[in-house]
Amino acid sequence: MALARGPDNVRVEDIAAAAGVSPRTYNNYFSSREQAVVAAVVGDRAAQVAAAVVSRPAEVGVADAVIDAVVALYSDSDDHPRDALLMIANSAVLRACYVDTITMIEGPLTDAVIERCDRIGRLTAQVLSASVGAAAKIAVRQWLQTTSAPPSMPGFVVPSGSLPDLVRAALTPLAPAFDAATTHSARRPPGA
Amino acid sequence: MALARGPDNVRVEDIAAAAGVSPRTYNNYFSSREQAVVAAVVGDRAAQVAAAVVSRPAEVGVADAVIDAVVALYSDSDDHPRDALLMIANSAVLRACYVDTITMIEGPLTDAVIERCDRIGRLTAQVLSASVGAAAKIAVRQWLQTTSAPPSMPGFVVPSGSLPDLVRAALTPLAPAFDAATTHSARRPPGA
DNA sequence: GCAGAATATTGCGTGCACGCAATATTGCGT
DNA sequence: ACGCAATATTGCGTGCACGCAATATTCTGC
Repeated sequence: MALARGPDNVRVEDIAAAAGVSPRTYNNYFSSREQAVVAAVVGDRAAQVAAAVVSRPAEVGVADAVIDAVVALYSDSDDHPRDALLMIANSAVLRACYVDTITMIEGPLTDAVIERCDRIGRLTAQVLSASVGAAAKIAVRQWLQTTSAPPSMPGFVVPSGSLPDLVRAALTPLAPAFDAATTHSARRPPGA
Repeated sequence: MALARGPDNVRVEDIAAAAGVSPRTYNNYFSSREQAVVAAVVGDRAAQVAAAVVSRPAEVGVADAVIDAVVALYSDSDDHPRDALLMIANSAVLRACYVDTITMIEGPLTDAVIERCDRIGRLTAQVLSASVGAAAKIAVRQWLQTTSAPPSMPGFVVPSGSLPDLVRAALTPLAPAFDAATTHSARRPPGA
């Protein structure tokens, strides 16, 4: 719908009507118009991540399990049609909203991390999950910005390069933190 | 001003008038009313962090330098008067906005990290800085939520416990990532 | 099947964020 | 000092987010 008419030509009234509810009710579920649009594109990230994390074989470490799961999230292109991503890439607000979507995986990710290694502290798991989210945000943001010439004609942003690769590169620096969290060395072994 | 009259009794018009500008101009500088209130309380975090990071002695590693700097941010209580924090803690929107403030330190922090160890990749520095931000957010959010009973009377949230300690605890799991980023082991030495 | 509770939906009213285009202001070169 | 360009400020108009309270709907125990 936003694809057909352009994101700015979709009024809240339209979305509500399409959903068969009042505009006010729509607002009970989406805190902004852009969020509704993005949600329609990405679906339920939380469920995907949960599934992805549990589907990793038990032998691999937490770090790799998490990294693979998140990378997989941005590899399956079925949920992310080219044109939809293009539209998102061309609107600053949609970009921001799309990036914020990543936050929603942090909760489930925390649970998954705790489940995979139950000796880990809750706070640590939260921090690591949030870090993963932050890293993913950076990767996606950077990817969306690829040649995002703001001044110009709509429809000129051309996301290119491998998003999965970029995501993996962004997540890799965090692997040592996961490793350290699972093998409880007090901290800072290099000197001693 | 928000302290005296309550956060909800401050209209944009008032803020603008107090600043001696038109309401529209106020909106060019603050994207929301809450942001203006919070900004008035916290001042310029970016500057503080930059100063804090450079003021660490050169001998200490990046990890400790960063952690100490961020912890220091939440130790100096001069900028964070008790009553102001109480007000923020009691409003969901203000809480969120206050937590989001942390994001503003990521840019300067990235620069500082790169400066301290120039062999580090830009992406890695960004990821680590964002992770620090994410961890700090968790700590602050958790601290603000201490006994934050939503249903009840205004002024009943009592933030307690040591925020600096909580921040440090949240940041500590990230130290190994910093260590690994500075000493370039390819990754995953435990096996080989 | 029914009363009553719990929950979801809706309308209304209020302030607000923000694009746009006009106007005021600052800064620079000569 | 002057004019010009870059930048900051302002008014206006439009949709919108959201609190609140009334209403419709679904969920229980009996």
